[in-house]
Amino acid sequence: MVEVRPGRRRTLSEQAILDAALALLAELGADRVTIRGIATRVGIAPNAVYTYFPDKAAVLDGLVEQLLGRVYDERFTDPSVPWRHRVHDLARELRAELLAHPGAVHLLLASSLDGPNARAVSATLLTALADAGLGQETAARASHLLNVYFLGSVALETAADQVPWGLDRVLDGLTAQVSTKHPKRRSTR
Amino acid sequence: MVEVRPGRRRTLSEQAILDAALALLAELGADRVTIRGIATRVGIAPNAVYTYFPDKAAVLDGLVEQLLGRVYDERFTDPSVPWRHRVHDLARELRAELLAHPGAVHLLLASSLDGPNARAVSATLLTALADAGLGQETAARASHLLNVYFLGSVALETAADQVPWGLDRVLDGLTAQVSTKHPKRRSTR
DNA sequence: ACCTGAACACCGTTCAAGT
DNA sequence: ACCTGAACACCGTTCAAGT
Repeated sequence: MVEVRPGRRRTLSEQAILDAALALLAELGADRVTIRGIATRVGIAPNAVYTYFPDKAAVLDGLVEQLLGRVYDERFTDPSVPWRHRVHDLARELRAELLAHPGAVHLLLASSLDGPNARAVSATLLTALADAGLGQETAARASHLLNVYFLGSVALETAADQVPWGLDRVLDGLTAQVSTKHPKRRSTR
Repeated sequence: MVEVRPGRRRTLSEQAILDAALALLAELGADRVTIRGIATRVGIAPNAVYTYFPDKAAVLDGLVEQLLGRVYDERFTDPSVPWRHRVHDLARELRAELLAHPGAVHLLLASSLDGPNARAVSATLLTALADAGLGQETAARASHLLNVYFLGSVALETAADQVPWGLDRVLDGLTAQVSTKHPKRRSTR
């Protein structure tokens, strides 16, 4: 019933392609996630991949989304933990995820970061920054600034102990903004 | 006298290779700076490039140095201009240079940034940060943080008017550091 | 619709040989 | 030393054909 003639109906899925791509990224690095490598891993001919994605760029876009989907966690939005702590947690998590996949940062930096999961991460940051007392537009700018810092520091292989330091400098610069404008507005949570 | 038998003596130079690579980068983008493209442009067989550089990575390293060598300017080290102004000038110059060469940022982000010109840029930043009142170790960390911001913002295609804003936040965070430790230490120059 | 085989137009790099 | 021609082991992508 569910069985169909082989070669006729779909034997794979977009997800299977992305899983293979992510596995290649983790095991062999970014320069080895190739259409042909993916095809071999899932057991089809190279050009059959084009049944699932229009081109390699689309596969890489999906891969970026896949990666960002893995960093989401409830504790990043838990209003009972101080906003600064939340941002640090998110930074640490994202860094760990990116370091586990060699070359992944460069994929993110080259991508448009406009998928659902990318927006989810941005939304998480926006909430934290609103809790820090930043206005809507300022929070949007600040969120982008934090993305720049997160991805840039991983790409430039910033040492683990230097990441929180730099992050605190950036956050200091952002909160200095609010304290001069709106003194004593919800500052820790 | 100076003439030598063709095919015997060196007809080109490392510089000629790098000039061709830079031209390809500016005209066609990063994915088109290929060994074969360079060879065609300078008029030799592809494998003859390996006479000048051990592999493609070495060519790209040289290319990065080439690019960084172009951003140097005396005004970045002029002690009569306020340190914050100097940092902004350097950021604007570097951004313009990188935007003129599509994909160049990703080359920098992937490189080790340990060549002479990369160190020169870092030294320029270190001087400005020392003038801001930061101690030696803090200035080193801060210099790296600024590199992260510069390259990250270009890679993530940060809008021109948002770059100085983010830069000021970062600089605010860095100077907040010194003002709490050493009140009223040379703050503008 | 999904798949295959074959081909096209590329890559970086190596090797043997010429001057 | 510097160069060429030919080759190797790859790429992404397209096309015609099969089910």
